[in-house]
Amino acid sequence: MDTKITNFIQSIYMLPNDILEDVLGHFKYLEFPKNHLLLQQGKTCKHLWVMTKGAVKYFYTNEEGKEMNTWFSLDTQVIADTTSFVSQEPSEENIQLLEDSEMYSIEYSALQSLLQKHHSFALWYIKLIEQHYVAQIEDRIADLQFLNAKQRYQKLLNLYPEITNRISLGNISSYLNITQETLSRIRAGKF
Amino acid sequence: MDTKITNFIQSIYMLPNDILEDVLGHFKYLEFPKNHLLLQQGKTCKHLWVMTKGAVKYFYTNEEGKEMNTWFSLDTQVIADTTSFVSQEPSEENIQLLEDSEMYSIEYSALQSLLQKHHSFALWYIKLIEQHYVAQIEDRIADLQFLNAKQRYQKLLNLYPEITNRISLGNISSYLNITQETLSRIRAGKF
DNA sequence: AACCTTTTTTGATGTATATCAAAAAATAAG
DNA sequence: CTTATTTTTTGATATACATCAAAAAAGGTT
Repeated sequence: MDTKITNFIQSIYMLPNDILEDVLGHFKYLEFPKNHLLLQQGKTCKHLWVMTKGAVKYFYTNEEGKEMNTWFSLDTQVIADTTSFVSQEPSEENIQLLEDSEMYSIEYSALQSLLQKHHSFALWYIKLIEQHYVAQIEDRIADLQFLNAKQRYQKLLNLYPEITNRISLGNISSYLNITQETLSRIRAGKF
Repeated sequence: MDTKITNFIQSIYMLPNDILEDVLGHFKYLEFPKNHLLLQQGKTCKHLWVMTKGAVKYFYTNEEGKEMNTWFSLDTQVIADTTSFVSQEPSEENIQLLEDSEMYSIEYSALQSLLQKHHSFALWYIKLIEQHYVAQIEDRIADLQFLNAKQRYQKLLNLYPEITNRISLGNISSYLNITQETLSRIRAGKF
């Protein structure tokens, strides 16, 4: 079976071979084109995706119809609206591809039965949540609370040095919680 | 054994009786006075606490020596610096009691061996993380990103109507990411 | 290459919230 | 009850960033 997803799984927490086989059997390989909407605001997030190549943004549309980005993921990352996925209630945000992307998806119900079936898979999932949600998300809170616009931009550049070649300023500024004009001025060294 | 911690554990995810007994045996009951420092910046968070009564703040001290609150927990809540606890690396923040509090603590190493030992406890821990970290934390990001100072204050009041009787304005304003003066003006209806 | 569309930059002005200073009110201590 | 200490409020001014409008630059398409 495909090595990319196998490597990803085993990098989180090593599973015995027979259990790995069972888990892999529930992941489906998919390719999606740029702009494809993985999840729509108001729909329940029924899948967890492992992206092995590509880029996505998370955003929601506010009262005035303006798109506000809440998150980016580039290259190998877990993709899901965590709140909707764990509660199986409607999502408040959209997830959309910014590039042609490769994904492996697993359904919520399949994940649940694997968790019940295999103790080691439950331990795997604990590691996944710890690494992919908790750490990243707490960092984002600290950024929003303590860094100014310029510092947030520099930190993003540090994390994804090539981001400006892959994602438009409008999308980046929305994630940084500033206007496109302000980001342009930051880049021009005016602050 | 004590019913408060038992009720808390069983409210997350029901455990079989023999496993519940084993788990309870690893929780230690503790009472701490107001101002006690549960965790200090730079030290590794080696415990997870279940607070059954009391109030705590999470904060870090910035370059200028100013305390910046990142989180409050009142009454029944899980307390830990998640990032430090899951990685077992030094914490970047402090956790301090704002009232005399009752806690049940479990050590990191005891938790890890219970996770390895009992499949159902691993399922319990997954629910704990999902409910107590992910949902709350994602909500906080949305607040910081999309609400103004007044809206953040009103939302906090909504969540903890009695908070102004228990926690000082200075502590609340720091959590809301505004100055004490601004919070005072918001309360006076000046915005 | 010339045209159209999208993205990025620049300029002028406005607003939410910070900062600094000090007064008033509440709480604690003698 | 009185004094000392901490917390909260008020006022004047400053600043980071938003908004609105328009020009410039970059990409795509025929």
